[in-house]
Amino acid sequence: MSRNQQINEEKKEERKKKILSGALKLFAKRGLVATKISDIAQETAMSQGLIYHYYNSKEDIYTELIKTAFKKLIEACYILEKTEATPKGKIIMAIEGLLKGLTDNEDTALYHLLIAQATVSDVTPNEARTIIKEHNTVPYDVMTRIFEQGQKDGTIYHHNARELSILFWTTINGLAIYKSSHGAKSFTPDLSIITSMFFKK
Amino acid sequence: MSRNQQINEEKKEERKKKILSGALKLFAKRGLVATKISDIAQETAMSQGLIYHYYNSKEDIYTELIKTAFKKLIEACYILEKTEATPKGKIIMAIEGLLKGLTDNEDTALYHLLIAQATVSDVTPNEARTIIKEHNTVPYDVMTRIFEQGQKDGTIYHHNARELSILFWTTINGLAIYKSSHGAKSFTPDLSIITSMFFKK
DNA sequence: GTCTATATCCAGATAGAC
DNA sequence: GTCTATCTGGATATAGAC
Repeated sequence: MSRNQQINEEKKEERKKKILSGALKLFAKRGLVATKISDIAQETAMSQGLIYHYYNSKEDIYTELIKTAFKKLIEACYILEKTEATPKGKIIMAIEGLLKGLTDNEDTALYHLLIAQATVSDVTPNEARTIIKEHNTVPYDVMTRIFEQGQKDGTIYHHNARELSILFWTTINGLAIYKSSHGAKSFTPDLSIITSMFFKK
Repeated sequence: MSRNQQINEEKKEERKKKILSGALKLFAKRGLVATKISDIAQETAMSQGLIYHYYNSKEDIYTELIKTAFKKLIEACYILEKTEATPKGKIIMAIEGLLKGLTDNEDTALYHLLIAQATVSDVTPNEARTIIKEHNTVPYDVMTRIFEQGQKDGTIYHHNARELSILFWTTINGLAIYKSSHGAKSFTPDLSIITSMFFKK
């Protein structure tokens, strides 16, 4: 690829990112169907036709966002699992990291909301649905393993580890959704309240 | 009103209930815009035109459901508050009742999901938005008061009571959303795990 | 009350000029 | 690459027969 081609490629990627970023806000808050291409065009200060220069359809943009959402989430999960720390330490890091993301970065809550919506909705495009099916269990699996290890070393309550994991993620999810409507800075719960669900005293 | 008129009124109410019940499932799972009147017609085995005999618009049906959702929720809150029980007892009853509703009654999770969606979305019709604004704080207020009382009698941790209340509801909400996609019977967390966020040991 | 047929509108996607 | 104009399909809501 020539030098110019490469610059153009980068410009193109920039534009695509801009579209995705505008679309994320809209999709998360309105859902796939209620978000119009004209909304995305307006949000990104492009013409309607130009959007189609970068993406073939509205559903493509949506699916791309779902891909990114899981990529970020799963990457964070694996990093967490590989960290040098006790299970209890990992759980604290997970909650801290997630709460920090939800308060400091507007997009974090939107990504959570997007995944929640896409998982629940039955108008989710097939390609996105497939991605969800393939990746959705990873965060649950990772947290289940960490809880199991914490039960072995005696720091975590002996409930079913899978259920603890589900409760962990549903709690985070509930918070993310609350923050999506009340604002990222609206409120951040005390770390110790959430951990008290899992840690022995 | 004559006897016949009264019977007709009842029949009419029956039909309206049937529409609402079908629409609840669809709205909760697809959102307002993605749900077509033809979907509701199919779900309730009526013709498309007939729906308009009972409701003036799709948004009217939606708004009616939001009204019902809050009516049920707020009524339960007030009953809880008036019950003869200690604050701790009330919190246990609340969680038990909510979990039971979420597992035994399909509609419960759907109502929670509907409220969550309508609160977050910015395509929610104005009338529905007004209802939310007027009623949304009630459940938070009621639980805040109960937590405060529990702090006075020494059974509840001394975190900010409002924040405990928000955490309480976001946790329930997260669970409701999980159940909406994984099925009402998919999993029910142990009562004691959730209460451990709030109760001193 | 219930249905079918249809007017009307609007959104997704495309075509083609620049 | 970017825009404007337009085609096309589909959804809301209405009209009118039964």
